[in-house]
Amino acid sequence: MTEMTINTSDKQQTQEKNHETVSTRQLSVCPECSGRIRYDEEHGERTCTDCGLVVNDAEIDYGPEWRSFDGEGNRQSRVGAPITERRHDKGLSTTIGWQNKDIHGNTVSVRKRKQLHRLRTWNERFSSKDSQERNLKQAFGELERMASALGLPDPCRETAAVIYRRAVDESLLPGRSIEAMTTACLYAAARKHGMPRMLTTFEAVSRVEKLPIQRAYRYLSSELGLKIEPTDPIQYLHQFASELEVSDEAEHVARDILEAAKDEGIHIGKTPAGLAASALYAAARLTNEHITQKTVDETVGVSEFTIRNRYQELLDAYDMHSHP
DNA sequence: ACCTTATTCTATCGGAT
DNA sequence: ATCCGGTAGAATAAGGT
Repeated sequence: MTEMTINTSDKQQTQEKNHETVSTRQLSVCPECSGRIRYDEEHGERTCTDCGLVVNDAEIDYGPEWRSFDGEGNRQSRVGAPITERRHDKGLSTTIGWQNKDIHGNTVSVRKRKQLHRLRTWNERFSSKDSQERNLKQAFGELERMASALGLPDPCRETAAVIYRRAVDESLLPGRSIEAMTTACLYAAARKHGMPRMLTTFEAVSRVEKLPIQRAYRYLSSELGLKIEPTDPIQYLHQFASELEVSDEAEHVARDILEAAKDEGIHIGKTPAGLAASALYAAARLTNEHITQKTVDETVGVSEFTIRNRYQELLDAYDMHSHP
């Protein structure tokens, strides 16, 4: 919510700045048919309500990518179209305006038809390029937002962006929501960097449900051939330990427990997060810190059922391993 | 895409600390 | 009174056809 408001205000500021320098941008009446010009927030375009003339496409280039995520307002990350791309678009939009003005002697209906035809051609040229760019900007904005919320570092974000770009290049997007795909990319990137977050955690910061995220991830994984190892429960350990506020000692014991479990092979087929949470519960018990199963359930989202069913056999494996 | 199997979850209860 | 452990049935994930 906050970011949305920041975003729009940034956009407006940029818009105002452009009004001062480029005269065609402040047109409120269509130069061709005198219809009203409407600003389309969603598409970032100024269009005539009567004839559909796109007065200014270049606006979109100042869109969602101008965001500051660190709260300081001075570290806006610029991801997306290179500058040359932007200039190119600007030039095009101006060209349309002048050409339309140059056509004079024709009757209105013929002129309009010609104009519409031309606009359609332009639009096609734009949309094939610009809609992709818009997608990327939207997507990267979302990536940043979610990564910040989850505390995922820059390299991880970049990996996510790279994966997303690949997905776009391979035309994996059509028919899928951008949000689901971006979330899936970040999920994959987080796992690849050995700092996984549970799917439910992603669901909490994403605007889509778990199922589409998961579907998108599956799709990505198979189509792009991302070779991502199954998550090692130990990777959840530190994350959970700090959320549960257990001692470093307990965390260390939990690590040993999980190592033992892996040697015994009792971890296969079990949810990594469940194992990590159970190991921490068991370790806390061994180090005489009491955390209840209910607490674990509430803080890391692994049910009491799973804790109960795992922790006992984890302890068995641990004992067996340390005293043979 | 559908079906099968193993795992986890929700809800619930009795017993223990 | 709260925590633990067990149970049944629903939901979900992953693998195979």
